[in-house]
This record gives sequence, C-alpha cells and structure tokens, in this order.
Amino acid sequence: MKPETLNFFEKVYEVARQIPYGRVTSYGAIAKYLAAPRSARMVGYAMNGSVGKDVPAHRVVNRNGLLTGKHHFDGTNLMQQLLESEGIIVINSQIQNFDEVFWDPAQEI
DNA sequence: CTCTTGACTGAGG
DNA sequence: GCCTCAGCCAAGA
Repeated sequence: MKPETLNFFEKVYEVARQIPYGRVTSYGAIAKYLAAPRSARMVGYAMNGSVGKDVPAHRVVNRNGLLTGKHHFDGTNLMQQLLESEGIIVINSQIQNFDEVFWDPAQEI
C-alpha cells in the first residue's frame, strides 16, 4: 500500500466527516475535491472500510442520489432510515430533494 | 502476472 | 429522458 493511496483514503474519510447534518454528497464530488475525478469508484471502495472510522457513509451516494451502497449496511433500509432521520426525503432508496440537500465539498470547504 | 469485480461518471445513441 | 459503452483505479482470486 503506497503512502499516497493511504493519504487518498484518509482524505476521503476526512471530507465525509465534514458533511453537515441533513446534507449529502456524491462520490464524484469527493473525488473531484481530491483532484481525482476519475477515482470516484475508489471513494466508494474507501467507504467500504469506513466502519469504525466515524465516517457517515450513509450521507454519501452516487450522482443520481441513489443509495447504491445500502447493501453494505446491516439492515436493508438502515441507510434510508438514517437519512430520513436527518430530514432527507428518501423513497425506494432514491433521494427526492437531492438538489436541495446536496453538499459540494469544493464549495463549502 | 492476468482476469474479474465494484458504494462511479460522462458521453453518445 | 432512458439505455449502452468506455474509462478509471484498486483489491482479490
């Protein structure tokens, strides 16, 4: 594992932790903020190890606002429940007011 | 070392 | 607006 890779993973966790309450972002937005817009998949892969790192992975979805990573949570609808608890409208693993709750790290940080 | 898979995205039909 | 294809990078078999 190269140091650069570790740095990339650490940055992903760092950005994810800075997502405000009731807001969400996309893998691509994080990847772009990390100067690696082509590594959006790596962001998702990094989130796979987010457990135990205090990273709100449920606030990170794909560009369509779809909860593609819900299967990685314990329950089938746990991710959706967490988002709804923060005031985000989610129907069938799809964020409805995605444009309103979307949070771009490049704009806020 | 090669092939497959994946929590993605953008472009083209 | 929906579907398909290609590019991308890392990890596991």
